[in-house]
Amino acid sequence: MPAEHAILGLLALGDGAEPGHGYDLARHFGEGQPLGDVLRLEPGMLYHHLKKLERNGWVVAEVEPQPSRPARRTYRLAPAGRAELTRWLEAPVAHTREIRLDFLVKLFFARRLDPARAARLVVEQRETLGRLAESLGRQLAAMDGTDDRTLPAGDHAFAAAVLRLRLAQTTAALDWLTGLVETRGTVTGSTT
Amino acid sequence: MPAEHAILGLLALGDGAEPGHGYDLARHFGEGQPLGDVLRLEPGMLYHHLKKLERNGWVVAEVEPQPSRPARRTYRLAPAGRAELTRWLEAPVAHTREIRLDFLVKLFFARRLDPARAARLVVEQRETLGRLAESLGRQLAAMDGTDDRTLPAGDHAFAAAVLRLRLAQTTAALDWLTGLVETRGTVTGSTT
DNA sequence: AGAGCCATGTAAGAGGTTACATGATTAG
DNA sequence: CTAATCATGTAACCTCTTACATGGCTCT
Repeated sequence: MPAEHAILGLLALGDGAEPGHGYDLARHFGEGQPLGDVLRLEPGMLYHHLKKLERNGWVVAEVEPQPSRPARRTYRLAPAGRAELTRWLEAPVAHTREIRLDFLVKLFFARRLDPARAARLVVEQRETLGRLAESLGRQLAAMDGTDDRTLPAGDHAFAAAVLRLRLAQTTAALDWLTGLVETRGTVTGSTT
Repeated sequence: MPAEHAILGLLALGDGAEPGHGYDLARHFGEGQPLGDVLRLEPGMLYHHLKKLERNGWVVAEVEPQPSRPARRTYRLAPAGRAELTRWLEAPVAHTREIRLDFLVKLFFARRLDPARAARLVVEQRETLGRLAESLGRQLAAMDGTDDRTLPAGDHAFAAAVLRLRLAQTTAALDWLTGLVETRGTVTGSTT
């Protein structure tokens, strides 16, 4: 669930300085914001997540009553929340389809919180997707060998097309990850 | 919603010959089946969709009571259901992320129901994604021009990386679509 | 005797979308 | 005068997941 970790991430970024109440966090998830262009979050869901994070003990709320307005609930990262954020930031995603959302959010926060960790994340993500690509390649090769004895004619061609698509998407993600490392430290934050 | 259209598609394939009750359809959505490897559907959801398709007037059920077993509900495509299936099969998907699920399901059924339509679908899908790729390319070019006046330093690099990823995924899908047409008519069903 | 097939579902819960409710203040 | 900003949520409604209930039949 990238949404809740993104909220933890925003609180970790502000840390003391930034307010950290719902309405304020909501701005980051609107269109035009770098984060909002990757992960859109409507107010309803945002408040829902904040309540859940509080139940989990990952954040603590401080309530400031205001005249003529709903009381403002300012959230702060709890130690358990910080630990969870770190754990999440260090884990690469397992599937190619998670690159578009989960991985981009991880990258966004890793870059700002700890550029060295961002560089490590990119490397590990490359290794994970690399293993996936190899596996897909092996399945494709095995398929070309069997040459239709288990499956009816068209099914074989279709199954092979599915594998080729997955491999193509994974390879594209791998190339993009490589580009991330190469275009200076601006993105990953490190020049290794 | 690809699941419901996949059910319509299965009923269209069987048409008269095949049974067309829930338990029977469920087999196609299990692992190892060409369709099941793209779209997994648990029995609970399958029966739910069948009820909904019936409420929509897209399928009609015929109930055959059986001794010592729950009555078997055999479904048949209604004219409205067939029209809806055709409409859906002819529409390419708008986003790259829908290629992995929605488009593959469309391709699966288009190939079997009407190979000529499958060929048209692939061509139109290429055009749609091609326009998307151009748009992404333009956005990227425009970004390189601005060179950080609206966004803080790192945000610019991040936003550019997001666009590059989307472009890479879209280009990979385009290449795959081109491959589909070229590897004989086996996949698209037409040798134009 | 026990496993698995047939054939239908329900129940409970997580996660998400869209729209609305409140009500004072500030900006155009 | 109208619209947007601030600040919180609720309500209704989908979708999906996981697990279970039923109960006879067939295969090993």
